[in-house]
Amino acid sequence: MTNKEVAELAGVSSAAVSRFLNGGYLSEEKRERIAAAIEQTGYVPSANARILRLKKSDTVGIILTKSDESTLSGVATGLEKYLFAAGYGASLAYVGDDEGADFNAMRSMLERQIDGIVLISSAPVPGDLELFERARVPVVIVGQHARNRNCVRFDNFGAAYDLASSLGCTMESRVAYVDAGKRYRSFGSDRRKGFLAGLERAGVPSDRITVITGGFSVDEGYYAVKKLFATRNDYDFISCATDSMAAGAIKAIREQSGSIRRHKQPRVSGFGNDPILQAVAGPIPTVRFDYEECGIKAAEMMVDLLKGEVKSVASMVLGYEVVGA
Amino acid sequence: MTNKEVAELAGVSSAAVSRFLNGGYLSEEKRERIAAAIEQTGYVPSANARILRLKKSDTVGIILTKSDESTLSGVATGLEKYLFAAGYGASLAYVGDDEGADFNAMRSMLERQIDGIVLISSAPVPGDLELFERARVPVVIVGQHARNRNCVRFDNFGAAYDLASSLGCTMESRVAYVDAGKRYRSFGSDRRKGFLAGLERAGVPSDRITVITGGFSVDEGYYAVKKLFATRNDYDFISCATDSMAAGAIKAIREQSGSIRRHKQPRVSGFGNDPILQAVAGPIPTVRFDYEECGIKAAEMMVDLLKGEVKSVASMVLGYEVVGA
DNA sequence: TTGTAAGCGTTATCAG
DNA sequence: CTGATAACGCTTACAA
Repeated sequence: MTNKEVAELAGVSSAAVSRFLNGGYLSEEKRERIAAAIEQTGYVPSANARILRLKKSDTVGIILTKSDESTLSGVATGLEKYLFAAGYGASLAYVGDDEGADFNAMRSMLERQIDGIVLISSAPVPGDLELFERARVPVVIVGQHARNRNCVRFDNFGAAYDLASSLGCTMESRVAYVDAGKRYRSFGSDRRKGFLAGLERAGVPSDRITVITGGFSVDEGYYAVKKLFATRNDYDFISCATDSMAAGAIKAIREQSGSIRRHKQPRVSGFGNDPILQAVAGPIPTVRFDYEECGIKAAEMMVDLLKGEVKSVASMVLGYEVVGA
Repeated sequence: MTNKEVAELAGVSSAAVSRFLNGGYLSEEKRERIAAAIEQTGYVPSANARILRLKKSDTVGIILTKSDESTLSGVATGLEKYLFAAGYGASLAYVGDDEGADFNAMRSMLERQIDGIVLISSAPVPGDLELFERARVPVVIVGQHARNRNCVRFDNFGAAYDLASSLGCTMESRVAYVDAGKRYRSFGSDRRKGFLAGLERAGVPSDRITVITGGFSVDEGYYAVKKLFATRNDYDFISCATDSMAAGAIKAIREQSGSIRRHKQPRVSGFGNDPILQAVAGPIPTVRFDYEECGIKAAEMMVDLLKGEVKSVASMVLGYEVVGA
């Protein structure tokens, strides 16, 4: 079903149909005839033809790199909401961690003429973005810092610092930090550094601090803490880089308490304010980020870029809330 | 950057460039010249022009309706994996529960000429799908039963039945079931009916069974159980329609045990095998579904439909695993 | 207010 | 093997 066929049925020109759809000059009479014809035929205009003609799609591509689920859906929700309200569409691609999957996704978005692209939580391989540069397509990066690029992210360092400061550690405390690993900039090094800085501020001597590395999943947190206990088990605090890891830590602690009598239960803290963890284990200290707001800010930045209202590169850092401490 | 410009640079016709891209007859010499020109210019072909010409996009649209996060990402992962391997692309839209959002998403997919559409977990409004019928675009529904439509979903009834049967309830047990509500077919009535049937089989008399309704979130589960306790608090089992609700139930029970001395802690069960819940509260009885497999099956069904190898409507029901009971 | 026609970037046909 | 060309469905000068 095309423009032309509808036009024929309504006894008008295809230009009239186009005008009907896009709000141009049109007599009331033709307007009605066209509406009827569209209704009757179930005509759906071809976005591809329109995009081809206009050389823009009014759509922004969103690449979601596998990470914490709730993060993604929150950010995506905020992004879509704002974009839609601003008259843009969104096209998502969910990429796992297969080699090259994100590159493929980015490329296919470019082929479809998206007007801008938002990369969520992916640590972009340097060469990848060249694609967009050449095509003059604005890029916004969410959740990661990137030099000379537009990005919006959370203050992971600051949040971890505040969290550590507010745990109530003293000079006598023995503290373990379960790191998410080097692969993840924001979950990983930012939080670890902030946490250690916060401990220092709280006066915990460094020889009473143990850092151990896991991944960001429940199981990885569990095994990391198991390993931790193999050496000693008199920690006052076990702080984890994510709530999932904290859940794993809690499991490890429970098993530990079962087998050996212990004096102190270590206090566990996480990062992310997972509702299930908070309900079952809580309140435990953790950090809440407003993911939806993050999506909104990213969308705002993108829309400004698209409208050409901004030239300079912006790097926005969003706040946080320490809860349960 | 277009076909033609690349052709010019390489000193060939635009047809040759097209052949280069799609693997047609081409001398080795020109092949090299074209490759060089593409490399040099950073040319990216226009998918819109191709789709316009070919009248098909080799892409399937995936509508994700807001629900449990882990469900969505699992299904989406399976779907994309299979589709990609079969030579199709995927285009996702994440729709919240705003009025009409899903309709908009579906329509915009149609406008972009997707070849098929997969609806996840949405209870489609009857009229919505008419759009696709008229356009002769195959539809696969995931997570819901739909008459005369292709769908793949889990055996929620059977899973709830088995779960109830294996909890170890007796004629003397007092059991509460926290329902997710009528709005959700699969989470809601299917699980409730299965669970009640399972209890009957286990010999629990119906006057010892209480059904109460919440939503599917942690908070809703929490409030539902709070309300439950307002009347009586001597339940042996509190079974919830989702793991999130189970987390809320656990919180409610914890608060309850704090304020009033009780003889028996009710056993809580959930649905979904959430890793955090399982680590922190577990093992508690729950049901594991293989979401990724579900995505794969749906993709398989879609690809068969697309290839025209299947005419009849298929309704696939996937299995489950009861864990922790 | 309306219609005609050109052109967006591809690919397929067809003649060389 | 190769190149010219028409057509895909739409929007928008431009002319009426």
